[in-house]
Amino acid sequence: MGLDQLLKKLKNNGYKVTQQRKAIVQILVLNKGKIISVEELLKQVKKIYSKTNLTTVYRNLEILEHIHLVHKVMNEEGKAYYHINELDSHHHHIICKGCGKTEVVEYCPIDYLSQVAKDKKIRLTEHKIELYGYCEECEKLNGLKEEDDKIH
Amino acid sequence: MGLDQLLKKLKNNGYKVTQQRKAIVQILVLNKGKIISVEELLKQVKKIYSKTNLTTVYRNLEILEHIHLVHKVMNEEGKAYYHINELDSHHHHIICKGCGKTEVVEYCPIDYLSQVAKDKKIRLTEHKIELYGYCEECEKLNGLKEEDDKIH
DNA sequence: TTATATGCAAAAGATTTGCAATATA
DNA sequence: TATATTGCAAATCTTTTGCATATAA
Repeated sequence: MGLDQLLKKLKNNGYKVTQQRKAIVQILVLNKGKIISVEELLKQVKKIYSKTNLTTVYRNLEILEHIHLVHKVMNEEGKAYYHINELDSHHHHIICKGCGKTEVVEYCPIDYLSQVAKDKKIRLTEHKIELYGYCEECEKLNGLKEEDDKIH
Repeated sequence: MGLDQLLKKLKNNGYKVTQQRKAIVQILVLNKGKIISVEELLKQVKKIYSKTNLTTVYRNLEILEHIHLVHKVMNEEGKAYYHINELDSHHHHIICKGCGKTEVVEYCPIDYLSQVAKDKKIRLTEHKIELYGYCEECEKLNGLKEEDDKIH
């Protein structure tokens, strides 16, 4: 989805298209395929519309998540990261721990897992599958870092 | 693993077995098969050793997680829940959203997913698979709640 | 015009930290 | 006894809320 379509989706859901919303969505699109923290998002948004406030970013991320335009990822420390939803169809992500780059994985074992749950008398309503690793570039950087460690 | 073995594992890792640690592990064992929040854990721990402090609970959960005796689950709001690790072997959990009950799922598609990642030039280092739903009992309670909703 | 959205400041909630006191081995 | 552990209070960090003001439709 392009910027226009995303803004249209906001409008269609009864939300006004404000300067701040435009800037937030724009930055999210610019960071497509990469998770981004809320402060980092604000930092970049301010380059487009400098008046934007942190509270506004939080409030809008909630809205964007609600209409499924963005996806929220919680890290182990309980800090939220966001990225724009690339596909309409169900999928999961591989997230690079070095640079935050995300890759889409279309495979999902949910049907099988639902049956496993059903056998245990549980009705599944949600599932979370998140894969973490290092992309080629970050792997190289890590290698260099390790070299450095050896020297010092 | 029984309480004694768990405390031995603490000792073997160079940690002292304090009153607080004993109480914390005891309560975690008592809540086996169920995720529990930190305050709830403290509340129950205090019944055994009333002097226990919240800070101590946090510090020890970190240790217990580090030696793989407990497993941490983050909810969407960034709040942590813990439960004792039932098995030595790799597995995942189904968590009941009603009562926090956990069920072990031994199936894991990680080998396949690692290959998918490898094809995308990513080396997987971690993965998170969490399944959420409602157990039979909570399902019944939900049903009753819905009945209530219809009446009022 | 008018309801929605924003900014600011303050609050809330979870978790962490420094440091002096305490308990374990 | 020596070192790890704890408790307390304060700090930190992220996120949320109330309310007056500003803005999109």
